[in-house]
Amino acid sequence: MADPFELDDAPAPDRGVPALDAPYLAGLNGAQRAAVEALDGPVLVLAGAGTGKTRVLTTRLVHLLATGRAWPSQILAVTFTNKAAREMRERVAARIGGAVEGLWLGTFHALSARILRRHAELAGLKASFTILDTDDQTRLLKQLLQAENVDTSRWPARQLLAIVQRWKDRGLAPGQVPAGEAGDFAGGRAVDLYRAYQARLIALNAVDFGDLMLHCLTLFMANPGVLADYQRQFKYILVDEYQDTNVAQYLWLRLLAQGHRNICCVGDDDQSIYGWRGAEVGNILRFEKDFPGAHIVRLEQNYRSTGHILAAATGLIAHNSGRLGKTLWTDRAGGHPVVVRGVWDGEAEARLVGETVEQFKAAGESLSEMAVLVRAGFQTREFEERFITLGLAYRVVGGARFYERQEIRDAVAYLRVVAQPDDDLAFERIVNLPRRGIGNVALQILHRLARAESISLHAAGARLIETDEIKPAARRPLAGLLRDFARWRAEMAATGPAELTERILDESGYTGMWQADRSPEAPGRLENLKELTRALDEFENLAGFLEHVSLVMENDAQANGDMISIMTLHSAKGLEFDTVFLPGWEEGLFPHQRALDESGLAGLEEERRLAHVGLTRARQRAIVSSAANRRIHNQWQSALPSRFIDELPSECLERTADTGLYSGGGNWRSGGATGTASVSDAMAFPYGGPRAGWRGRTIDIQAVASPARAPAGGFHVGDRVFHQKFGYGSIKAVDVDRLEIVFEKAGPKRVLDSFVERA
DNA sequence: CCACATAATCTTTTT
DNA sequence: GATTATGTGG
Repeated sequence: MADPFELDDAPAPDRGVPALDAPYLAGLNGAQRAAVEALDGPVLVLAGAGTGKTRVLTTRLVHLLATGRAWPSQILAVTFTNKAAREMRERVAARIGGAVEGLWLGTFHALSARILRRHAELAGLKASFTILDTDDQTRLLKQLLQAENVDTSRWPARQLLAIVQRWKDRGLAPGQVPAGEAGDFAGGRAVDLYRAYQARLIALNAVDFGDLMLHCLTLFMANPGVLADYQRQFKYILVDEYQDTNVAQYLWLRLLAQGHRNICCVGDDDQSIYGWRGAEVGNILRFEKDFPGAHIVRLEQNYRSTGHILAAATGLIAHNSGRLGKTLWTDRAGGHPVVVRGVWDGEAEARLVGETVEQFKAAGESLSEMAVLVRAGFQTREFEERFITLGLAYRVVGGARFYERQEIRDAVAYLRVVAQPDDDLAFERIVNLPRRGIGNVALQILHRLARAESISLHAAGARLIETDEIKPAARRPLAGLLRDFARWRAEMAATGPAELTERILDESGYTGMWQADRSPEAPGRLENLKELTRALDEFENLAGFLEHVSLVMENDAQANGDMISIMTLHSAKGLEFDTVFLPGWEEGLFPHQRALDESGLAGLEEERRLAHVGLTRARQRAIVSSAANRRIHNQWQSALPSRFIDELPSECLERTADTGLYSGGGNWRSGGATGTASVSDAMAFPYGGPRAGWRGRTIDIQAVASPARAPAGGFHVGDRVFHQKFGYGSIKAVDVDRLEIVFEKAGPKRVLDSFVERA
């Protein structure tokens, strides 16, 4: 990778182009143009949802380059997600007419990693440090807790991880944690454990996500010369989603901006939804104080949503206090009212959404212009199941990420050990995977020597195979494994990463392990491993790939085809769709009980902002629903409609509930008159209403509450059936609604009758 | 050392 | 209800 750092203090090109009529400025409204052209000094752009924020950011970047204000290497552009970074890069390239080399554009973490690698030794690290993921971190902390004789069932490692992460979010090293904040974890030992954890990380030559920011900060403060270099280099700083910055990121920005003071932050306090992750709305609220004389530009014209949708979103968010105050407006008055539906339970809700999607699809709408936005990950399941039975193509965005899958993490662990023999965590993960007879006993011996000599497990192993401390049964395979690693390492230079990986997985027996595995997931895992080697093809070397894996934990595959998206509200930020379904608007779920319990009013307001984000994703249609009953943890719970529903201005709503629901009050117009819970009345389709089977059907509360179904929907032992995931099989046993089926490919499985159909 | 059985936890959101 | 961690017996 060509590093533009050398361009450090080079004078900016001065082509003196008056940008007055530059073509890229055409079509911007007044506020947008002001935001683009205010190049000097601090600028805060308050950009409401759908007001062209991304456009302003990219145009500003283009403007900087086109007017010759700065070389690419003198611009620091920070985003939160890799997706946002990629998008900005592409959009700038499209405007400029070619990729821009040398821009410092990326996520906070990626940019910090880049700086940290350059000055690793100043942080006590080697430039080749590994970036740990949550899984590694938890395992490490768990080891630590056990070594300190802390009862891990009373004080789980995950909880400690959360505490440590919150400290890191605030830019606090172990020595800086305020005394009063020791907390009651393990009897107030949290800070000591934090210190021990940091020491372990350094010993492992590893950092976690929080460290990328934290080390960078401490490095800047301890080395003013280094900081000054960067301050001089970055003449212009652009920050996206400023409302989501945590304290560490804020400090990082403030340090870097102190040179030229040309910092432009774009954000929307009404879309701050990451408080739980340490984000500080306060950062945006006090921008003017931190950067005196800052220009404030408000983008308030919404180009995305219809009048009704925008009015609903604006009316809702008006219930929050402590806002910077923006009033979104649009010239696209009217449109469909926001539809609000009350249904009996989660299943009915999924049915309603499914039917509506089918209607839209029949009317010619594209599935990829629709999205189901849920509050919590577990809600996706009901919709997936419904879409499968309806045969609707869907995609779950976010969810189980590619690089978080077990088999991928295993394979990556092999690569990590090859690239970095001292990576103990990776070594431990695969030393006995596949089973090669190196069990716990042998591993304990390795650990003992490693600790005593302060060497890595890998090094300890190399010594121990020369002695007879380990039983031959374990020693032989260990020696073999170390020999393999040495060989792969030798091949690393001459072999492409994809080929090398294939060889490693093959020769280590890892591939064979899954080939021998008869479980239904095995073929998929092998497929994923192939996908991994395919992904590796794009990288020059292993190190580059490993960095990618650590920082870009995303699955960019399978994005084609006309599919409806299911995702959490959080991952929907920044996206837009013609039609948006917002299910699960119930007290307890949304606003989420835990947000209320843990953060009180602040938590409620963040939930409200989340609702606001959800509504403003919609261009044409928003369908909100709430279920009166929901099964959580296998227990039925009833819930009231979310208070957010009552906060929506009624004049832009069309609200009904199934007959018999919420009859006691509230402003529900019972759907009983027409007997329908569909949404089509409100949306005036050029086609008929919902199917007869659903129209006019009143849900029988008794029947739903006690699902004493007909035995297994008429399935019998010996029937041949089809399952969407497992394929064909035959029924072996029937137990009310559960079927025991031997699938031809997936083997024996216990499945609910509703999941299969007669073949 | 490994296979199997039981227990426990999960379900807020993610770089 | 499912996956995953832990424990027990072979």
